[in-house]
Amino acid sequence: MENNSIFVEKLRSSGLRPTKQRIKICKLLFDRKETFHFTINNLSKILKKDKSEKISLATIYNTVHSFKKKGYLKEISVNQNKSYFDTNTSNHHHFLDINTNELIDLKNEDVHNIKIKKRIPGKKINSIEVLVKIENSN
Amino acid sequence: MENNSIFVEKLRSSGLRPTKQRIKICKLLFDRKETFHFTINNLSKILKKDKSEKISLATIYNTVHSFKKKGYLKEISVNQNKSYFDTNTSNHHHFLDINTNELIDLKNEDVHNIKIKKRIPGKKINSIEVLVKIENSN
DNA sequence: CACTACTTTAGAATCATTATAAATTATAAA
DNA sequence: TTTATAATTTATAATGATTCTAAAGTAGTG
Repeated sequence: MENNSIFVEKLRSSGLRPTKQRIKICKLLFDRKETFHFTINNLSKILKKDKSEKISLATIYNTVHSFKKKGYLKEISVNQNKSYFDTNTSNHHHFLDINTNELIDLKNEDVHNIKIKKRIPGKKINSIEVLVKIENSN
Repeated sequence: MENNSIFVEKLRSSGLRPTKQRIKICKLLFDRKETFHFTINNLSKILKKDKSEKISLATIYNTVHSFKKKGYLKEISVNQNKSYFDTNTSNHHHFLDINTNELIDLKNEDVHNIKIKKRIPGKKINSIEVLVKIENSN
């Protein structure tokens, strides 16, 4: 038996039934040391490699969105018409490599001292997101 | 005769023929004091109000993209599947009101002291974009 | 085991955007 | 001014990502 019990528990305690599709996606997304940045398209391609158990595209969308709703994934705003998701849901920022379209985590403490001096009356700050676009330096 | 000569000149000097569609869009976008944030959908709706001269949706896309390519518009990355454009092409940041989806300019000097401590080998910084999400403070 | 609510699924529908190819227009040369 | 041609506009089709739908399947409870 594989070590799925953690994911099964996590899913159950989140009010999500531990289906085999969700467990498989959990393992793919969260059973790794580094944080993982992906688009639905990426994820879909990886899942397609296992031809023994196909997961429908609709399920991939459903699963990713429910994981996001439960706070296990963060959606990243990038200047494209693709949604990027990040398994690191903590408060942090990103590099975007504009040559490869790759996202790279930037720890909160790697961005020094952000202070927003302007305020909008009747509004409070929900989050501050920094996107540092990088390119080849040749 | 209206005061289109500035736009005609600007277009011509950019290598774009001053068609009546481009001039009309120029006036709408650039003949104002405040910077203007819009989506193609916004722009399309405004242009539709003048029923005497319809501009095709394809032309709106073409025009906005050529203006962007010439550096007269800046595309803003927002956590949606819509492209926002900004007539302020200078280096600056944004508030995004997550209740209304409205974008508000944030002057460069209103964001204090951004320093990125991490570097990626072989890469140089192209731009730094700060998006401050705000919400109702009740 | 049976029931119910949740989940998955394939395919259709939608929405924004881009491509296409024919008609129109701006420009420069005759 | 007319002509030639290259750029532009246009309606429509095509695409691609995402969401919707409704039927079939599955997990959890009693």
